[in-house]
Amino acid sequence: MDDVLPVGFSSPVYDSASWVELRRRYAEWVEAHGYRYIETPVVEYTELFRRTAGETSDIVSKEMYTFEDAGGRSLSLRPEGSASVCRAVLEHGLAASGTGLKFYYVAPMFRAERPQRGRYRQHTQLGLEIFKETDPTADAEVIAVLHGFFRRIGLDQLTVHINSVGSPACRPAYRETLLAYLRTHADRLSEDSQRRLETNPMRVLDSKDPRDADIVAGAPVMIDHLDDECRAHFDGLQAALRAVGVPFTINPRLVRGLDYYAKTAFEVTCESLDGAIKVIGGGGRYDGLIEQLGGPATPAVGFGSGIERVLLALESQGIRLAEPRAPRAAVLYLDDSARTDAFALAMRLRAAGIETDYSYKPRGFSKQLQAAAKAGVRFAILVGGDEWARGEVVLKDLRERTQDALHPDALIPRLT
RNA sequence: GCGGGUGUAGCUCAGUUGGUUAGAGCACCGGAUUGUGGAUCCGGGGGUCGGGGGUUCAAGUCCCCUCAUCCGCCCCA
Repeated sequence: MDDVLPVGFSSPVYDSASWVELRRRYAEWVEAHGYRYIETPVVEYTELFRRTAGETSDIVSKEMYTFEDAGGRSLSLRPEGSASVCRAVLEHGLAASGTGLKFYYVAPMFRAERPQRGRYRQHTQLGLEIFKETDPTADAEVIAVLHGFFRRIGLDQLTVHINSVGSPACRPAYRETLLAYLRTHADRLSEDSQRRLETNPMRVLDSKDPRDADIVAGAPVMIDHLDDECRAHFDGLQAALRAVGVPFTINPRLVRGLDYYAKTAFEVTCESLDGAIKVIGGGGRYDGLIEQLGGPATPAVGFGSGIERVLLALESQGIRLAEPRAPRAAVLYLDDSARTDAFALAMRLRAAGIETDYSYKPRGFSKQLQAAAKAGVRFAILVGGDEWARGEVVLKDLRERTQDALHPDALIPRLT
């Protein structure tokens, strides 16, 4: 049977040790910044994503795994994280419980699209969200935490792109200005961009089609049409990023795929990766999202970052977060009559926190020793024979090539 | 969702104009070695040839469909 939702299990992404280490380092990093873990369901009512991401967004219109439950209600596997977190925060009354609500998650996301390198039907996002804070230092914090995490795990060649996509107060007027401009050049736009003209005109600015390049270059951009509030917020964001030493570039044509963004939008790209998968993290502010769900007006800002792409980025720069673990010890039996005793001793050592190998099936002693050496085990403990009859085991240091006999109770201090 | 490349052992791959029982290297297991090292030598287990259908006396090989994977789009992390 094949995987229903391939998750990129080919190396280097499926490197168990690095995977675990990345998650551990992320949790440690964001906990130090005051974020708390939140777990939300993998499946939600389809309505949630329709109302938040937007009916016309690609994610909702063609990329969701949607099905009916036994009661005929439409469910979807979550395609992104923010909507679920907002729903949970709203449902459990957290939005009313104070300020400074900061959550993080590490969770699988699902999108029914054509898999490629760095793009999978199931991928895992590291994410976080701050609720109820409107100050641009909150936006700057989110960006700085993401950028800082990437730097901390050793990534280089990072670019932070920021933009403001305006607010419901100033975006509609800009949208009309942009639309008017684009329509005068509509006949020269690429087919894709002519389609975007109808669905999401701001997306034309993001076009990679060379035919659109000169038209896009002359197009009006949102940051020249911000109202006073959005302008002040964008200026405040830049000042805050400078204050914490996060380098950034303003990209007036940066547009995000979901409808719910307001003011800040950002992406972090890694220049050692190619094409679309350079984007290893992105996010922004979505002040209207909780209100769209029927809750109180609740400002929010956050990001999502795909673990698989981060691991590809690390790999492209020759960075390994962790080497595969080798067991510390192996308990070997000299003959089969000592096998059960060896098993019992291995379990004692494991209970004491020492990773210990043991061969479940009968094998010759020499084979056991070979296997231990090959696995990179440091200490072999020999059970059986004359020493065992005297109540002792042989402790063998495979690296130093030394050995001595001792009582089993004296093992643990020698192994730690 | 669109266009193209590739699917043979756990991994990397070979397999002739269609022809008998599908191979190699690495890995794994066993023996040489009834109590001491990753080597060496010898031996062994492993395959719905991605899946389904078709053409044929005969299909890993040809045709169709499908699934997966890789690359490029749309779009995204």
